[in-house]
Amino acid sequence: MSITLERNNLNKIKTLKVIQSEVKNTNQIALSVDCVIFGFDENKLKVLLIRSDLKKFQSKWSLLGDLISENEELDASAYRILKQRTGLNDVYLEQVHTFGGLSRHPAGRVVTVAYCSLINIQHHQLNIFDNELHWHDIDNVTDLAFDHQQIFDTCYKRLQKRIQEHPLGFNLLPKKFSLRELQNLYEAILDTKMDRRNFRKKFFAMDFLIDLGEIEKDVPHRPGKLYKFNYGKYEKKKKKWVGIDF
Amino acid sequence: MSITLERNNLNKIKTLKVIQSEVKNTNQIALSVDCVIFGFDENKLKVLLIRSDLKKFQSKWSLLGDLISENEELDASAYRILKQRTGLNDVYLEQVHTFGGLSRHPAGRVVTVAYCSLINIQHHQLNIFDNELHWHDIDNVTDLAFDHQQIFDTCYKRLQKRIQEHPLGFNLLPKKFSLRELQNLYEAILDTKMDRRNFRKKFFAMDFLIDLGEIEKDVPHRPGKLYKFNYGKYEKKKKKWVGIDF
DNA sequence: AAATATTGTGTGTATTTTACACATTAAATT
DNA sequence: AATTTAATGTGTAAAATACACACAATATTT
Repeated sequence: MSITLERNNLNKIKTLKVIQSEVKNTNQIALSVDCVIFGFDENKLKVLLIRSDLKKFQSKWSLLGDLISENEELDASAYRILKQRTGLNDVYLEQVHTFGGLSRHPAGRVVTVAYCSLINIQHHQLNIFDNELHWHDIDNVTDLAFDHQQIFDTCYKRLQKRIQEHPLGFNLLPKKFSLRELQNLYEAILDTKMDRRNFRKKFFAMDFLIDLGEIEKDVPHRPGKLYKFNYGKYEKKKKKWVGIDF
Repeated sequence: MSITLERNNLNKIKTLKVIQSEVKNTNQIALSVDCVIFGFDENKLKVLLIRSDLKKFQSKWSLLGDLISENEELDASAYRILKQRTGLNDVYLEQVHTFGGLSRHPAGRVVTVAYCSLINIQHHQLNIFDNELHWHDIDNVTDLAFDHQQIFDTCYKRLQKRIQEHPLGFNLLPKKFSLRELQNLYEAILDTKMDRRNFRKKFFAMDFLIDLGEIEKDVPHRPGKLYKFNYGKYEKKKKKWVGIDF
């Protein structure tokens, strides 16, 4: 739930308590989506947050979200938020978890479906119509409004897990990227350092990177080669699974 | 959504379409939980299903579920179903995915939160008050009612993934089990054959199995040793993560 | 006592992971 | 133009892990 909900739908929500008693026998519940939108810039993992304007959460930041409307698919609702806020259409989006704590929203019961989204922070236009929408460094994300800290933590952990097993990360990079950029991305997301030679060996061994025959521009040192990810080849050859390991 | 919903709440649901128009401005939606309850018996992975009594789904099987009530946590709702149907309290339960297809339920829009549950099929009492509740072999599960086939498939895939990375499987076995039983479980869930010696080596190397100093009874061959899983040790030593691999 | 069926164990090979150092290149500086 | 700087690009040896595979031991059944 986010400012969007708060602004666009606050009146509706405020009437929930009244209406809930009327519809109690139908067990109907307000449903929202909240999007944890990740970006990558200046070698840091970022998340897009908006300032809450609920008094209760004054000065706190919250995720982007909105109520799901009656005739809207869940994924469609998340895409709608993304489009509204970033102007982007084809973005990576994954449903992560549904949060239904009874008092997670002060205006009444709202169950929210959390989505994790990855966007290319360069290639988008933020619709900052209220000047309250900002990219935050991951490590500064604390004490969000509502239960959004929990939602954020869940989505961030999911991202850490999935980026190791699936080629998600490329959604955060420019279409053409250097291996250094790729490694910086992994190091930022996993919050770790990796050996450069072994990292390269790993990715070259996978054989999903296409050498574009181009090199970086405007770097103050020897420029690296540029690559793009070969999704077609990946889809054909991807691993079935690994083995027992815990 | 299941027979429970159908029977206990069908009348409520049938009024949804009317009421939805009244509460449209609140965007309220009916919410349910559906549980994919797995068991393991006779070396086969089983799932607990109930026969649908909706005319539309005559003779089809469906998952166990019910509407979430207004003041009920999501997990609590799933636990309620499990308790009702299996009599079991402390069971493995994991939220998997939320399904919100607009026409997934014939009576109106119902968004459902799917849970995956693992129970020890020996240690429970089925509340088969309607004789329509049965354990089905996994490989016979086709053409379920509603969108339950999709929900089942999603939960089964999730189980296959998670059993390789976490010690879930023991929830399906008796407290004391032989390595053969454990291997049979893995082979059933992953639908594969494994080398017996390497399987043993793997688990002994993890060092999470406690040798109980007992042996199997009533087997028509040399009895194997019995073990239990050392959850305490696992919690302390479990892997942080693995590495990039896709 | 023999036959049967399953448990329990070890070793060599292939593969994967890890640790680690030096030559190369382009830009910036002198 | 020569030097410095800062990053790219590459290879190899050791260690750890995964895999393939065969035979002796034990309890039950006949």
